[in-house]
Amino acid sequence: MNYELDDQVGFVLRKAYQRHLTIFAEHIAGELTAMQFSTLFRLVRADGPISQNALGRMVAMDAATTKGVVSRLEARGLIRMEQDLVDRRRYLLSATPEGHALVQEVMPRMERVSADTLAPLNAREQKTLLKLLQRLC
Amino acid sequence: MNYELDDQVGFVLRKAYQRHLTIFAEHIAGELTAMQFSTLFRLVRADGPISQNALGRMVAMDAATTKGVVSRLEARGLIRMEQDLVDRRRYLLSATPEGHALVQEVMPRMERVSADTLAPLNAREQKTLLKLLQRLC
DNA sequence: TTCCGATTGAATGTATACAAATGAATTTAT
DNA sequence: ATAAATTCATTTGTATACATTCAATCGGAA
Repeated sequence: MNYELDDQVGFVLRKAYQRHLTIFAEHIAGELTAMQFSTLFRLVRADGPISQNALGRMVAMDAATTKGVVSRLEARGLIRMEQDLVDRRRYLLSATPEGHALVQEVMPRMERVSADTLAPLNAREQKTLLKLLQRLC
Repeated sequence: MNYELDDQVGFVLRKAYQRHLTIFAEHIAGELTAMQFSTLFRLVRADGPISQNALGRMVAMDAATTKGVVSRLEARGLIRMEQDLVDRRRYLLSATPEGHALVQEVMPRMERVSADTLAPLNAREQKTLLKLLQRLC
């Protein structure tokens, strides 16, 4: 059986994502983790407040993981939670002015992160990779 | 600024890997995690015993993570650790007969995992994706 | 209107993942 | 031969990630 670990999608996907996270950390330093950025970004871009679970789904996180990320963002004053008056199980989440400001400040560097991750490929290859990856989800 | 989360490599890489892990879990059930398989597989394929850190590097895990994975595999009797007589900092790791047997048993299903992950793409696209991903690492 | 199924958020337990610090052992450069 | 640098394994602390379980609540069917 000629099963080579380095030729398996899963193994290479993990290594590629790992490298991406390293590049992310280099650019964003200690301000935000990748998941914290994605979560905060979704909230900033949203037009209205969103429930915790709904936000998690928008970033592809399960409820338990979402809880942790949201708590840390809230503890840092980047997002605000308030009880939903209609459905009392829910919290309505929204980005604070500080949250908006941080996303604004970090935005330009985020494009560099994506560019650096894709740097080994030329423009056409980058587009191809993105399209193929999107079809895997 | 037209920054779309769903068009960023990092975000899509994560979702693709996430889906892969789901497929993995469906096929391999509670026997091994993806990282445990990779680690054990490397050990089974190796011709001689390997130090803990060296094994970690072969699977792209840092030392702290490796420690956890190795401990769990050892606790289950799938790998064996013995002091290196030459270099007394090291442990020499090797797969036990049980470890070899488990890899043997799981192997056929691993090919299905990779195939299922890549299922949305045709044969040529699969090759392309793999090549592009490998160049990102 | 009452009651049952589905949803929401929370909590717990296990498994990566990595940074940073530590102590012991080994290698290198002088 | 010895000081400096490196390597190895470990530990601690923080952050995902997901399965499972639970209580509260909602919404629709009877």
